[in-house]
Amino acid sequence: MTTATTPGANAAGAAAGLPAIEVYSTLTKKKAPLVTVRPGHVGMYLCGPTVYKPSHIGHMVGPVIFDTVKRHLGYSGWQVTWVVNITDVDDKIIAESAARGTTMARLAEEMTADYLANLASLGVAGIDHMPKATEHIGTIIAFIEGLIAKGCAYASDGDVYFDVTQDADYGKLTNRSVEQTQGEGGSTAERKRSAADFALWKKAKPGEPAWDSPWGPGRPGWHIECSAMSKALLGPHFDIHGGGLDLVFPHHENEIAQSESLHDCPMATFWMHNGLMQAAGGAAGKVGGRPRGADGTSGGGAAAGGDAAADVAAQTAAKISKSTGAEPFRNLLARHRPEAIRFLLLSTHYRSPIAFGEEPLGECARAMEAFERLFARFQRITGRSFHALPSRDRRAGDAAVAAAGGDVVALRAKFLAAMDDDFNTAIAMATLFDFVRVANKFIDSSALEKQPAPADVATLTAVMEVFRELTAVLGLFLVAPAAQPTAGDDDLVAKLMELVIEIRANARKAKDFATADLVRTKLTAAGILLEDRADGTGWVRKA
RNA sequence: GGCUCCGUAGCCAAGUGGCUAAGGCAGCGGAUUGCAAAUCCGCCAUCGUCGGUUCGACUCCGACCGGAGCCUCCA
Repeated sequence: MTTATTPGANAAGAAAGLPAIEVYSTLTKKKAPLVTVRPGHVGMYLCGPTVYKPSHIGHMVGPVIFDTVKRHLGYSGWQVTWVVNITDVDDKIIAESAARGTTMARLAEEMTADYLANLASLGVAGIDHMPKATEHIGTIIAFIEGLIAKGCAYASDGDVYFDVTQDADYGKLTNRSVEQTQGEGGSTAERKRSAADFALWKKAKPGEPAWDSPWGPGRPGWHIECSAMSKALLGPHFDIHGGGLDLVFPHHENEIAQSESLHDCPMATFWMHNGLMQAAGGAAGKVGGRPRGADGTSGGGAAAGGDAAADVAAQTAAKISKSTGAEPFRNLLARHRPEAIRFLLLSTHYRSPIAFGEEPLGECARAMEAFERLFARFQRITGRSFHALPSRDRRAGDAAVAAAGGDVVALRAKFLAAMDDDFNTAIAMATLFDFVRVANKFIDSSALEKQPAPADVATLTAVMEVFRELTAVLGLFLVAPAAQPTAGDDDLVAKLMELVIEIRANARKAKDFATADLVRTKLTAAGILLEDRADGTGWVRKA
């Protein structure tokens, strides 16, 4: 295969000789060819976390998905700049730090470190910039001044608000009108001209962290940092803006309002939103979706008639969030390999909700073992480590692809077509399973484990090189599984096992199966599995 | 009440206006094995319900039922 470029591809992509890639946008509700602001370059911004508590699994979804997006685009020839912001100034951080008796800065630093460690464990490696709100206060203030100068915002008693009535197409992302929007309530409500106006700058209360501004001491509102920092790092119009589906309103709607009012150009060409984590198995305690006005504002008669229905809903899946008491991600890592978590995140289409729990994770771990058994087979046959194979990072084909045979070439094409179609990792993953089957079948049919013919070894190596290339696009199987925890007795155990296996082999040769089976049964009970293969007996620890 | 999305085999989960409706887990049958394990082969769905559009729909439209998200902080 030389190239997967489709004739009639989008102008920018085709001009640069790049494959055509379709991307879905929440704004248009359909897929469109990836045409970029600068040909061959992709600017991508993902809304990162507010760092006030340890991150949970929900915070990992976006980064893993967009890391995969970047891997695929980079592999396909684009140059990608990926920005993930850190919100390190916010009411919640202030409240939490006060409760802990520490400072906002210290808490934010601690939680940012936790977040970064979690990302690293999942193989999220492609983030180019991680701007912090507190490091861009000047940028933010300048942005707000620009909005005021254009008549899109107004100062009010130390606060600054965005005036939604000045934005003709406010609500276009989520198809809602200003009247349908309630906006922040509480004490700020009386300082706003309309309910749907939202804060760009918040006046500091006594004792709160504050920065000087033309409107007095205060701090940025929630949405403004993303508008200001994305402009600073990616420009007023960039290519992909991502985030969780729960951020579409109000966060992204308001980002669009701010940025497009100031710049008079689209903020982002594509708005990509990932589905939210659901707790699998209905174990999560759902707080409950409340009907409009059920918060004691109105007497709430007719509208809130679904108490029984709410009880039923509590038995089914519910979004994982702070309200469901999601456990810190690092606790999860104590029970599960991070690779299995990434595997699970990518096995569902990114826009769908993902059922998360012990069962699905266990299933992924088991599925990964089938892949790793193939890697071990490959290593026994060729003496080469799958993980040390060269990983081609460009999708232009080469001799190794053709040398792997027709089945592999076809699977590779299917994989790439799936990824080109709005990053369909679910189908891409399916082809990986097909891949394992093709490789195992080849090993079986050519008796590679008994008497390896050089030509067959070369073919198998070519097959595995393609496999390595594709798994790298997904960020899977990047490193060898962690060594078994054997408490430093590896050498001794290996020698003893060698002896035991030899004795058992002699017993089998003498048709003394009672002894042979006794050995195997006892070892199994001790957590060691024996496998009698064509090329000898192997063993593996199984906790 | 408003705005989105979803409902595919026992479970998870892709996908399409008409060819055999991906893949995984579980299950069943077979090959292989002394027996296992691993591996391979085969089997296992008419696509929530009811209407409509169409030569033809699981895929388009409508209604209904069920579920999720957002409308207030949330990845």
